[in-house]
Amino acid sequence: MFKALSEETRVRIVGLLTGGERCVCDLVAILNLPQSTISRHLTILKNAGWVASRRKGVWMYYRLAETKNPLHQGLLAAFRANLPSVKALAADRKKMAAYLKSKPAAGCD
Amino acid sequence: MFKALSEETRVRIVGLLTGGERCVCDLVAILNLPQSTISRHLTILKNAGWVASRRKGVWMYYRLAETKNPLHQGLLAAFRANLPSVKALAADRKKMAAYLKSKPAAGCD
DNA sequence: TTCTAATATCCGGAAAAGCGGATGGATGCA
DNA sequence: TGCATCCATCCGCTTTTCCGGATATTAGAA
Repeated sequence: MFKALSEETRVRIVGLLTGGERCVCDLVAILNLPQSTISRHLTILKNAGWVASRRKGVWMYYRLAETKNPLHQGLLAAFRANLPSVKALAADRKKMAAYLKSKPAAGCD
Repeated sequence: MFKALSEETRVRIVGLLTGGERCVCDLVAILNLPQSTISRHLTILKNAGWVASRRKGVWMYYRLAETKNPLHQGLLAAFRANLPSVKALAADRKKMAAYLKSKPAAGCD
């Protein structure tokens, strides 16, 4: 559960997902890392219960997962409340905002 | 910050410290691991800001650290609220309770 | 069915983290 | 000052994790 958050890229992903559901291609574009790397991190987050996924056509959308584990709920609440103002993640949020505006031209709907 | 919690022993230490301040020898007794291992983990937790220490004579007492980082505060609150009921940590708590009773005979005050 | 695009998994090598005995430093007491 | 105890750090070794190109899988469109 904590091990899944022990890697910077995975925390960045969780940070981005506090902004809502995103597909893998979005994350690849923002994080600027190989697709295989992003996908591997998403699998780890999913196995740990931090995120859930939904298929829509060819695209997989990932979001923060709902859970019944009280500790997990508490931590998620802390994330939703505080991650959006963490400085270290500001660049990602900014990039995502710009990306979302130009998205219709970019690809996945 | 999260990396420091990515190791089971360190989570167990945080779990034990939700019960209050403990000295290194207490933790060595409960966790049944070499002193150097415990000390190394404590250093990591301290550098990450999760715990603080206080010297009393020859003994070093460790406790959960107070912090002004909002995210950190939120996570810590979730720990204090929920770790005490996490099953995986029950054995440690039980052992600590028994240990504390017999402590006057055991050593550090 | 065939092709294309999005995503997941595989795999060999590199990097990081963990381990614990040995050692060193600090403190209190005689 | 000498000694004993508690704790922190060092160091060689083992284990785990990460990386990313290559490959496999899946869904939709032609």
